[in-house]
Amino acid sequence: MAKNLRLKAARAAKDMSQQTLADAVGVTRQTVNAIEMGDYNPTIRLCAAICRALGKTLDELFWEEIE
Amino acid sequence: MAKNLRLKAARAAKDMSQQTLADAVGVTRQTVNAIEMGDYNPTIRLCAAICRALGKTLDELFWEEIE
DNA sequence: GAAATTTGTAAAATATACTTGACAATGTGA
DNA sequence: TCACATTGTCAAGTATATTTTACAAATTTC
Repeated sequence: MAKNLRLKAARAAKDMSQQTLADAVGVTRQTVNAIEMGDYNPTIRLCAAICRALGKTLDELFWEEIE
Repeated sequence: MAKNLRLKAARAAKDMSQQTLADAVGVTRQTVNAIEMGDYNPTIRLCAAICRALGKTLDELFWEEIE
């Protein structure tokens, strides 16, 4: 799987660390890191929570770069 | 969680049964049923596969009705 | 109105998302 | 140059997504 650079960029645009974003959505830093690195396949609720935290939609951050 | 009526409608619009859609995306009928009934929290890859099978995007089928 | 298909549901098993704790590498500010 | 925050990674554990088998109620089709 490819890295999620859109997520990384959206997080950078809000000046949030992986830890800060993780806290905001209620998961661990490792989980956020793994998603950015493309290591796995998060649940849609987590994706939606991340999108809300970053002011983006699912299509903007998660559509099509998967698979 | 609320039912996913947009998914049910999109499937109906393609005249697919839960079983047919499940086969198309490589999961069981029960999984598709549970998603439509709002019983749980699928992975984003599965959501994306369902969207592709139905000619919709993540935002169209899965944005915002969760939570 | 019987037969076949579709849907909703459930319990037990398996696969995998996510956590916890930890360590090294890099960058940053004092 | 030293403390500190950030990132990437790993191994072992826990929570939960998904499967398998199965059954009954609706719905469709003839």
